[in-house]
Amino acid sequence: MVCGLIDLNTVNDDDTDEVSTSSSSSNASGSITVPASAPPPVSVGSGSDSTPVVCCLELWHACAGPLISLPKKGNAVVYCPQGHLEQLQSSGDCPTSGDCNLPPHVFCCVLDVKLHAEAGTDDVYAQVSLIQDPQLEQKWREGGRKVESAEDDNGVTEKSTTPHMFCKTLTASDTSTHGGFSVPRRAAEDCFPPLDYKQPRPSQELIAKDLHGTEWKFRHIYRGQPRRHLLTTGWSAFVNKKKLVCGDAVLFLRGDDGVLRLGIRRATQAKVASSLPTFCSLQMNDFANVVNSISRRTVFNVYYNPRGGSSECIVPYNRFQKSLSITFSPGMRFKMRLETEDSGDQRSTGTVSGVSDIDPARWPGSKWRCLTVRWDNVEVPRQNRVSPWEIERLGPVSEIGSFVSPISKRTRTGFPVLKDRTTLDLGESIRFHKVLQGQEIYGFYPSNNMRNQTSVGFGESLRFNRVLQGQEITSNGNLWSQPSRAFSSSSPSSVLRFPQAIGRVPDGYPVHYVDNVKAFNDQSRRVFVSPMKKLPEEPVSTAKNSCRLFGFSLTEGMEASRCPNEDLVHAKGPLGSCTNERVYPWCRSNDGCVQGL
Amino acid sequence: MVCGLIDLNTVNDDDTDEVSTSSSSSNASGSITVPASAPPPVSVGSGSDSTPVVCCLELWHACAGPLISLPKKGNAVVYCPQGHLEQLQSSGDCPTSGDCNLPPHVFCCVLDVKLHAEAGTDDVYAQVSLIQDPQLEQKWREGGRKVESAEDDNGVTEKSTTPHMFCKTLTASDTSTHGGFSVPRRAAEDCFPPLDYKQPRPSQELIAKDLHGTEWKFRHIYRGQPRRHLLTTGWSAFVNKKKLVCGDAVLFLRGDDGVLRLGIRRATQAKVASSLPTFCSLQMNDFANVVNSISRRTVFNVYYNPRGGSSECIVPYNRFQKSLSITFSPGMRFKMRLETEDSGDQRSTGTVSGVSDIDPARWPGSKWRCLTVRWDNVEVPRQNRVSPWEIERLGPVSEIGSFVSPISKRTRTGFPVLKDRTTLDLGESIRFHKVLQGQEIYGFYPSNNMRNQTSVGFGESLRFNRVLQGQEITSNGNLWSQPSRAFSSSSPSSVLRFPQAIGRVPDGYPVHYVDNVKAFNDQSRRVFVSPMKKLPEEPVSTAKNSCRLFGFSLTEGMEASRCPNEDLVHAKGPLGSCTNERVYPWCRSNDGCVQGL
DNA sequence: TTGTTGGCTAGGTGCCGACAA
DNA sequence: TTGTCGGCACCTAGCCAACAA
Repeated sequence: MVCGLIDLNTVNDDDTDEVSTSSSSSNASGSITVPASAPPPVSVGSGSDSTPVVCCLELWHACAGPLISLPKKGNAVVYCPQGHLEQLQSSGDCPTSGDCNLPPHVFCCVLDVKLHAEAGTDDVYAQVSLIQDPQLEQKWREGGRKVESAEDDNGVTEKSTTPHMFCKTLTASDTSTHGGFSVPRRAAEDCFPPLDYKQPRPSQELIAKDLHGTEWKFRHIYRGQPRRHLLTTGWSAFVNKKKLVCGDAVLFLRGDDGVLRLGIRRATQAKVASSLPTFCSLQMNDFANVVNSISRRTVFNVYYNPRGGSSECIVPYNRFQKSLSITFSPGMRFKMRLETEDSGDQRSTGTVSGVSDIDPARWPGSKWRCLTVRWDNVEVPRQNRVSPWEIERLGPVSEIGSFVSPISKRTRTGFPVLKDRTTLDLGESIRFHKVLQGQEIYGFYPSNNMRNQTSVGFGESLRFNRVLQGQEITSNGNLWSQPSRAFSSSSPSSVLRFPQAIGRVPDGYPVHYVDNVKAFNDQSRRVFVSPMKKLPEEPVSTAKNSCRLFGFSLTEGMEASRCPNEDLVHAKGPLGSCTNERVYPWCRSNDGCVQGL
Repeated sequence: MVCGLIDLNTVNDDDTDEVSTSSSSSNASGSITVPASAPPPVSVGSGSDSTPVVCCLELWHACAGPLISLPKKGNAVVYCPQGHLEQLQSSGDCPTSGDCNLPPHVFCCVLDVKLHAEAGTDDVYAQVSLIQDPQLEQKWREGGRKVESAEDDNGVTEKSTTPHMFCKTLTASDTSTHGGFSVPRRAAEDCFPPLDYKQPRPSQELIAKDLHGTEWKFRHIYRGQPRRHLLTTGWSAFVNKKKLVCGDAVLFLRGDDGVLRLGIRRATQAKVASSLPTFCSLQMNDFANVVNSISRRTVFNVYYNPRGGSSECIVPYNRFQKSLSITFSPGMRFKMRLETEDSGDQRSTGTVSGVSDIDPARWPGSKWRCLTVRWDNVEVPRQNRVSPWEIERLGPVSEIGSFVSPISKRTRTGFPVLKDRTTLDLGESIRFHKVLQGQEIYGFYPSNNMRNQTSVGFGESLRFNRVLQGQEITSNGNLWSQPSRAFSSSSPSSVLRFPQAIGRVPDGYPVHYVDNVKAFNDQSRRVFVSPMKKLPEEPVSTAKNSCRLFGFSLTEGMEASRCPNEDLVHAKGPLGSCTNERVYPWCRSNDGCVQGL
């Protein structure tokens, strides 16, 4: 538990400030409980032990974000290889592994937890060393008794040191080449050494260490009218080296030892073209070892990516045991703990619509995502399958007929939907769901209706965050009109921090002005875009201050759906897939659509 | 055989223009001769087949240089795994492989030859697919008869198309950011489309494809007073992307199809920090496959690096057979074909001093480098071991007593040698050699005498070519006095195209002015440096136009030797090894010695 | 309190002919 | 014939306060 965090990114930060993770690391105290019946942990089934462990526990947790929940040394856990594999495969270019003949639930003891950061990206991850625990499995088979554990699922909040720390999402100004980094006043006063305010322009040199221990030097100056804290010299080099774009966040942390540290929390899990062995390849390579090690009953490693949700495949035993003591049935109401940081306090409630194995052939009897559910709040697309331990029962089972979708009935110009599906009776909803499941479609609205109506294309070279209403974007690297935030472009070789969105419009593609765009990325790389006016076809202008984003049409084979409450559109394009979830056209570059640089 | 090559880099280009290689590629004509007794070539023991084959045969050969000699499809060859492994180990960070239980000579048929270029560096290499040929081996065992072959060792010169082509070593101006590329007139007229010389400043856009098929655009203009051909816009981008430094060479080639192509021949085989699988790791990975494949009698691949000499481990069968029909004995005179491009027409003759297995334990009976030799011309340090097929007998065996070393007797100030060993009687020479062999020392002069006397340090960040007498080098990126050619510096992250040779002189190191330096690199990364005056110790000046190169002393444990004819010094430092041959101190960076930016 | 902008300057890039080897 | 240089125009990086949200 990291306290004292000033998070400047949330306004209604009721519990965003709360870091509700259990802190644990390789040097955490607590005796290691190796199951007596297990062989000595000699052979660790992973080749990544050479990666150095990060230097600062607090910094690691700060970078990982408030949602990370790591098991601890000695914990009894249940490992779901099915979930592990699913996440490995969803993370991109990993080859599909064949059958592995593992049980769906492997009862394990946590031997060690090591904190790492990727060299190229500074992405944090943890290496959890597990070993199969036959005693635990036997206990489960004997009736699923609870296990005595050092801490419970919602265990004791560990008091750790309270470092002075702040986290700021980088603005366009922060990441522009035009200037430095604007430090929030409270943050500067809290984390940086005091300045001599008697001077006209007090300044000092700051030295901060990143997760790898690398030192970065910054000039910290207090100037301007009104006065403010700025990091100038050295900041740009840091932004360039770390390939930061606006929307990413930096963290500064002053430890009790007085050492200043800084970390990164990227807006999207950057697919930085690091040719070093990446997290995924490392993991994939490791899954073969996992299979091997489990069959040999030796230690194996699972890599937690705190921002990718892979932690779900390791469940505390007691939570697993408790969740399966409930009988789930269709119609049961539940709530789930938030998964996204941005989602604030919205309703993460839903109704269980069915119980079934997700892959009866390969993983018979598996509890992994064995519940099909329907969410009350459809603005946030989510898996329509959850595992029992992810949810919490909400009161008694609701009657089938009493359920009313909270979706309101609205239709907007520019969004012609042939069939108005803003309300659904449950029967239809369930039928619809079944169809969707069969096709692996997760939307609420059939897609063909949307064809050729609304689109926006973000080339891959446009990494993006928030575009506000009325914003216009220029093709010039320096200018855009207000209000603008966080629009950036990058090419593989050099980071271009301002959009260069002028490009060729391929023949046959409609051209749009961006009128009212709201977008954000969440952990699942999902993007929502609000409606745009379609313009009459006209030649492309490259005039400054009138930039366009060039769309490509939604074509046959794409699915699209609309969220009436917010007039959000989300759609799936045929341009490739980056996760096992839906892929949005603007997640991928469309050759010739937006020409970077 | 590539004809029509204008090579602008050699003055006495008697045979440098002559490309004496046999041209062969995967799409070369000629039937594949798979030995009847061999199993079908299903499993190719290499994972690198995914690398695309380069697009242009002529360009590949032009980049490979005139010395490459590739086997052809269907050829009968002898593969020496010992030599292969030796070269793999010498190429740097490859782990030493254990015993592999292969015979020293594997009789093979060449199934395929594919031409490649490394993605990061454009370095060319060839992939030779071999399969063991029991019939050939039997033929050898039955008395070593010659084999009928499509072409002999000094086979027929294949007439290929004669592309218009030129090769130019890049000057400091060519690689500077200050301007473009100066195209030799004949070359421009021969290779580029004609310009309209009636215009005041005729220009055109050139598009050239590199080995990977990537297109590069250049503005070609004919301007200046006097008029000359220049490549301006686009050139700098090319230099940057390819990380070219002065001393490297570019090739332009206009094919019969009218397509302009361009290639690179680097001055030194750049250890560009490409984190992509490099040639070596690819090869090393492959050697395990080689061992496997040979034992399973399936196809295996050997990778030829034309500029690294690894081709020596595949010998045409007839050459192997012919060379072993001779009985070698100490005293026998021989000549060897040149290995270096720069070496011109010097004497590559020597005397056989012994015949013995180089590694009797692991490779008993191997002919690989089974001859110990002494070279007449000691200016060029060479392996003192050669394989029989590398050399050619020169007349009758010379009498022991009649041999006189061609080394003349000279001693220079600044090179005090305690014992004058400029002439050696053979008895002493042989004894000396034996000592040297035992210690794996290849020099002619005992080393301790040289200690603390003469030295020059080229940091690794100084990639170098020719420094002429009287040259002074500035620390300023733009200025140096003439005559200067090809001095460049680079750091891993960014290519600095001018030297930044100002640095700290570590305590205790003598400081030298560079007075008279002659140096060159050959394929073996050997460097020769002529004498320098030692200066009285004095503080380091960083004044422009008076740059110094900072030496480090020859210390205990280094071997050094002197070539009296040329006043060359070569020495071996303890700073690491990059080849299995001697390493010179200035090949390696000495921490703090020369501080590259 | 802090995000964005214009003003300003220093320095790098790159095109040109002059000059000289 | 061609390598290098000074001149110069242009662009970018980066520091500053002004202004406004």
